[in-house]
Amino acid sequence: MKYHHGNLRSELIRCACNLCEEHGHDKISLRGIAKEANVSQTAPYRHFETKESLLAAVAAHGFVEMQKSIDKIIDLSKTNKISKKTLINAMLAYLDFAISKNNIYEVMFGTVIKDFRNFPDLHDAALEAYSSLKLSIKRYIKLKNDQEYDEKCVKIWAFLHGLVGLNKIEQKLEDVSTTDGSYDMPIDALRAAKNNLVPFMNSSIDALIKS
Amino acid sequence: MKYHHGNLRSELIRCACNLCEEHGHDKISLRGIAKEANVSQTAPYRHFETKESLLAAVAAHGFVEMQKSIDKIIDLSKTNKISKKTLINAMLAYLDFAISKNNIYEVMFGTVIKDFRNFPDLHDAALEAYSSLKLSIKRYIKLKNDQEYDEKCVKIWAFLHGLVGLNKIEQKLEDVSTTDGSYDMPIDALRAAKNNLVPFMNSSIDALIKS
DNA sequence: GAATTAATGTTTACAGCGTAAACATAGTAC
DNA sequence: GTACTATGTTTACGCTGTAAACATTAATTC
Repeated sequence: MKYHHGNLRSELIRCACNLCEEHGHDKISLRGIAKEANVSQTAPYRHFETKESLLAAVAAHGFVEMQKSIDKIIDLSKTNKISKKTLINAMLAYLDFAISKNNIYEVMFGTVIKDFRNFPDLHDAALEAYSSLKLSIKRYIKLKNDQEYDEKCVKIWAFLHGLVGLNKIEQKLEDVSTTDGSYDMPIDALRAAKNNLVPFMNSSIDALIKS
Repeated sequence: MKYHHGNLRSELIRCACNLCEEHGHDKISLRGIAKEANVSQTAPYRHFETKESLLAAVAAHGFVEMQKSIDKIIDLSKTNKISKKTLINAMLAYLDFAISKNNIYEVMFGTVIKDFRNFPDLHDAALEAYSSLKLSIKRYIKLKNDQEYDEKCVKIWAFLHGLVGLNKIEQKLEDVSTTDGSYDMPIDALRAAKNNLVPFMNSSIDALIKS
C-alpha cells in the first residue's frame, strides 16, 4: 500500500458520484467517501476545501454528462437542421438523465451548492450544458435573433426542469394501489403524461416554441 | 416560568418556519429550534418523532399558505368564470409565494421529506393546493373532461415549478456586472423574462393550455 | 546527489448534530 | 388522594465537518 495515492482527487470525485447516486447527497459523508477511497477521513481536505466543493465537482461532472447525452442526440458532427423528432429526443435525453441520475441532478440544481461562482469549473459546465440545449433549438427552427432563442430556450428548460420536479413529487405522493387501483388526480395526470411522453412532449414543446 | 409550555407543538412549528425561512432547512437544527422556543433541546421529541416530521409540518403549513394565496386571487366566494388576467395573476401568486418564501418552498418540494404518505396532513395539504391550481384553470376555460384539466394543469404546474427552479439557478450563476454590464445568456434571458413577466406568462400559459 | 521545500497523506481533537434513555413535573381521572 | 398520562429536562452516545499537528514522499535547488 503506497502512502501517496497518486490520483486521489479524481478517485474521490468518482467515489462521491457513486455514493451520491446511490444514497443521495444528504445521506453521504465526507468520511464515508474517504473510506470508500481507502484513505483517512481527512485526506479529502488536501484536494477539496469543504464538502460543498467536493459536491461541486460531482455537480460539474453531472453537467458534462448531461450535455454529452444531449450532444449525442443532436449529433455535433453535423451542422444541418434537425427534425422535430430529434428535438424531442434531445428533450427526452434531458429528462432521462435527470430521472435516472436523480440524486446527481439534485446536487446540480438543488440547494447544496450555494453559489456556482465559487466553483469556476461548475459554473462553466452549467453554462456549456445550457448552450447545448439552446443549440438543439437553433438547429430545429429559424428565429429572429439570439435573444429570441434564449427566450424559447428558457421556456423549454423551465418546462423540462419542472417535469423533473413533478416526477419527484409524484413519487412522494403516490398511493399504493393495492385495493381499488385508483390514484389521486395529479398522480393520475402525471402517470398519463409519462405513459404517453412523446405526444405529451410534442404538443408542449411545440406550443412553447411558438408562444 | 411554567414547566409545561402549553402550546409547544404549534410554537415549534412557528419557530421552525421562521428559522427555516431565514436560514434554509439545511442550516437549522432541532436544537436551535428548541432554543428559539425556550425549551430543552429534546423537548421537540414529545411532539415530533424526528426532525423530518417537524419539517413536514413546516411544509404542510407552506402548502396551506400557498393555496390561500391562490384562492384569494380566484375568489372562492364566487363560482363564475375568471378572466385571463385573473388566471395569470393566480400563476403569479404561485411564483410570488415560491420565490418570496423560497426556503419554505424548498422544504415543500425538495428532498428533505422522503415520502408524504408518512405525514397525512402534509399529503392532504399538497393535494389541496393542487386542486386550487386546477380550479383556477377550470374557472378560466371549458374543457372536455376532468382528465383534460389534469393534463393542462400538470403542464402549467411543471412550467411554474420549473421557473422557480431556474430562478434559483440564475442567482447561483449570476455574474456581478461591475465592469461591462454583460451577463451570460441564460441569465440575460431569465432577467428579460422576469422584467416582462406578465407578457411572458401570458404567452406561455396560453400556449400550454391550448397545446 | 544531498538538502531543502512543497505536496499529500495520517492522527488526534473538538464542537455541533439527531436522537435514545432515564428522570422530573404537572395536569387528569377515578 | 392516589394512580396515570402527558409533557417537560438531563445526560449520554455515535456520527458529522473540519482544524491542527505530525508523517511521508515527490519535486526543486544548490
